[in-house]
Amino acid sequence: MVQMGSWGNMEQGWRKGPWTPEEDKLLFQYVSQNGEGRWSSVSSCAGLKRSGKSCRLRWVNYLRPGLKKGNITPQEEGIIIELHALWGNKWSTIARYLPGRTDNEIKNYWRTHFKKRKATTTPEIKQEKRKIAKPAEEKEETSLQEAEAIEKNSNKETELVDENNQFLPMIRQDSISFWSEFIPVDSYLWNLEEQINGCSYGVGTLLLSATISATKIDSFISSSQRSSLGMCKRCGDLKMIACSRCRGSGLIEEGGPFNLIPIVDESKPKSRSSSCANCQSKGHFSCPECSKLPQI
DNA sequence: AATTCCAGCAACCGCCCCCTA
DNA sequence: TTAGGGGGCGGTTGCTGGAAT
Repeated sequence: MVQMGSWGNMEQGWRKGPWTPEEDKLLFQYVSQNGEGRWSSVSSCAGLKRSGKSCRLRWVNYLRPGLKKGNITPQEEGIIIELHALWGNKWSTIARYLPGRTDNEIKNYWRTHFKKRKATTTPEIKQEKRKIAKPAEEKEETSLQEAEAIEKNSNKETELVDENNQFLPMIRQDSISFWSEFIPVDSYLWNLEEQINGCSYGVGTLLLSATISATKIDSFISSSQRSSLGMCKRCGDLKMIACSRCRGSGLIEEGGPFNLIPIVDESKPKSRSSSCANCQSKGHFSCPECSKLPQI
């Protein structure tokens, strides 16, 4: 069921391409006064020669108040990685957990920072490609294939081992699966749960792999001790966790706002807790939305 | 200095789902 | 029950500016 007509088509003479400041102004004024929705009538009412679809997109991705400008922060990056591992290319769903970021922005970020990373082009490949590209008329199918073959082989190396091991949980998800001794991770690995008005927040990194081997857990932690999400076990919502004392939030990783501290506990030998690097508050996390604090 | 390459991003396209008449 | 419109989503394209050659 395709109804491009309802959104407008070229026969109706819709303008396309980059938006001008004047168009932005018109759209902003109209939506500010009349609210979102009814996009198909926006163009006629606001005096824009843009399709409703184009208007909606411009508003959602650029004009809407509260949009964050600037680079994706490491915390946001962590969330993107985790949620993408969880849900795949559900950009709009992922965007819901990144206030001020749009699905388009996240999608673009993923494509440029992670998809490309996987297909890292080495200097050798670049050299080869340049050789091929120059002179253009000498482009031969065989040379192209050679270059592609080089790139393909190179990717075999980069696919599994990221330069900083930063994204190991995502990239090596398949290698986790062969471990034989499966134990639910969040049930014993992290000791971060706090009861907050009936909601308890655990830590989210390992949500991407529901189970993990106890025998491999230390090496896994050492290469991937990062997280920024907590999951409410009552409503299932993922939230960024925050320190209940100083309100700092961010990744749980070495050097981040939260540190990992091994807990000496014979009953839970692998258990760990977190402390806030700012105030040293240990294992206290609260809902960043309602700011309800756990009892200390 | 000129040319080519490439990353980043805005915008478009086509498909799908939901709601309503 | 169903067709059509409105809106949303994910994939893709094309432009731009800076880096590399």
